[in-house]
Amino acid sequence: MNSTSDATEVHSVWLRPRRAAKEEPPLSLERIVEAAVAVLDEDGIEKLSMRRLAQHLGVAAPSLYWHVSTKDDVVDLAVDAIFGELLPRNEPAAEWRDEITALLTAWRTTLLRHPWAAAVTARRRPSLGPNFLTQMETLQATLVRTGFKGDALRAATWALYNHVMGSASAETALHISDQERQLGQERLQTEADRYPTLASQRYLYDDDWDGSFNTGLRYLLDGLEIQLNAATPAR
Amino acid sequence: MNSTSDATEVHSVWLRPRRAAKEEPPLSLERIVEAAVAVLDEDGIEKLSMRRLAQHLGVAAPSLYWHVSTKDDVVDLAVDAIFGELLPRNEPAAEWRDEITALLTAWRTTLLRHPWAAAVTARRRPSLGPNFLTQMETLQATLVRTGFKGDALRAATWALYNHVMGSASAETALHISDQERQLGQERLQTEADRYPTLASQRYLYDDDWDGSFNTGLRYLLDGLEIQLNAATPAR
DNA sequence: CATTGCATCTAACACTGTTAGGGGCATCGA
DNA sequence: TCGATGCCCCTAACAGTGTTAGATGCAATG
Repeated sequence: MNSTSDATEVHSVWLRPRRAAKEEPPLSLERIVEAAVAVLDEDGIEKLSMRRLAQHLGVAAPSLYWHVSTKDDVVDLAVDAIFGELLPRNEPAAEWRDEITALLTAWRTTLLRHPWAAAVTARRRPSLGPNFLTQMETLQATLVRTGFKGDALRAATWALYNHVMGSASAETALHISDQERQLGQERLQTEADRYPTLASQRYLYDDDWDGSFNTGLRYLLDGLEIQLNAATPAR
Repeated sequence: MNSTSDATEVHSVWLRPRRAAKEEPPLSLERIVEAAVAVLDEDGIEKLSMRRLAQHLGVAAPSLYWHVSTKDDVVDLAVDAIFGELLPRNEPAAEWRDEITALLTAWRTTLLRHPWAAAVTARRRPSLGPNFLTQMETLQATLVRTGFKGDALRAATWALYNHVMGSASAETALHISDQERQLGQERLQTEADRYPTLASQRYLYDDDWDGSFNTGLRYLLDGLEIQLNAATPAR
């Protein structure tokens, strides 16, 4: 019989820590979310479990449920937390295009710093957390100030949203080992008769994600500008 | 002691079916994928488990692992299967814009018919299944024929890809109960001071998804056309 | 000093993906 | 005709998941 067979089997009273060896601060929603972001950054979404998260906090798993009612809550809060890194920017640039570009670029930077975020956001409903809403408010306010309204405004908002989210999602999803991307490209080559274009262009396994994002955004903004000029012919 | 306490506890030899009562066809990769699509269509992604899938096929769960090496395989195959519904379309329309629009619209229709697909695809790396690649090949071939190449081609491909995928993903993710969308809109109203634009416009909880998709696509195509004219000034 | 109630604990449930290994059964070689 | 091979499905089990029930310590309050 082993006296210390497992950390979870210490039944002797004096060996059990009173709270913890180093008197950790008590649990709180903020600490949980902070730890969740840390775990997600380190190990990704599919390694996040309530037990691992609790262990990270020096606490038993069910204790989390006092502060949080479900695991989805934790993820939702984590997503919103990373959007909190983006300060609300009130600097109206001279050009609305520059303004939107700056906004979405910052947005994208945050998504890439936390590679799990884009995939998670794409999966569930767009978050309704305050930080995310603030970001969305800024985007749409800029569009309104530029002259968009009604259906055109909604279409523009969603198009821009999808561009940032989609590109970050695709980029992080394709961030795979060089070996695997090598394999994929080779497979395309061997079946070049079925996929002649894909094989000749290297459509997948691109490197220049920033470039694709920026020129894609330029396309979109060009299209928006046309819409803008058409809506207000007298300028 | 109950003689038939559970279907899995029938130990009596004569009660065990020789193969099955109605002589079901043997398991096969095709049948598994077909059943997976059915389960996904009915109950969504988070209700898909290997045991449920097996039950749907009148088979024990581990039997699936003879034909498939992991659950992810099943999902990947299911995703590719639904892209197989899209026939490769060889009808080159007069206008490249119409061609791309038709292609992406069909694409989008399929994604909406299987609401789980967009979310799943956004999460994992873009599928490498043959049906998906065929679709991508058609898209990019059209772009090449139109005159795109190099960086512009890649950017255009990804922008269009993100637009379809993103809009389908957002739409299916927001397809929630009227009550819940009511609640969300009300919350925006009560915090109208923080989100004045979002509250006045009803940016979220829109209904006209088709409209947003189409005008968004028009923006994008307008932008692409500008790029096209810039690249080939002598026309 | 007793009581209340917050915050955490241990145990446990139902479920997941997956593996180990057994066995029926058709096919093939001798 | 018999034995062996190998395919295909089975039962049993493992390690892990999210989550709930209920006990317990501990601080503040009457």
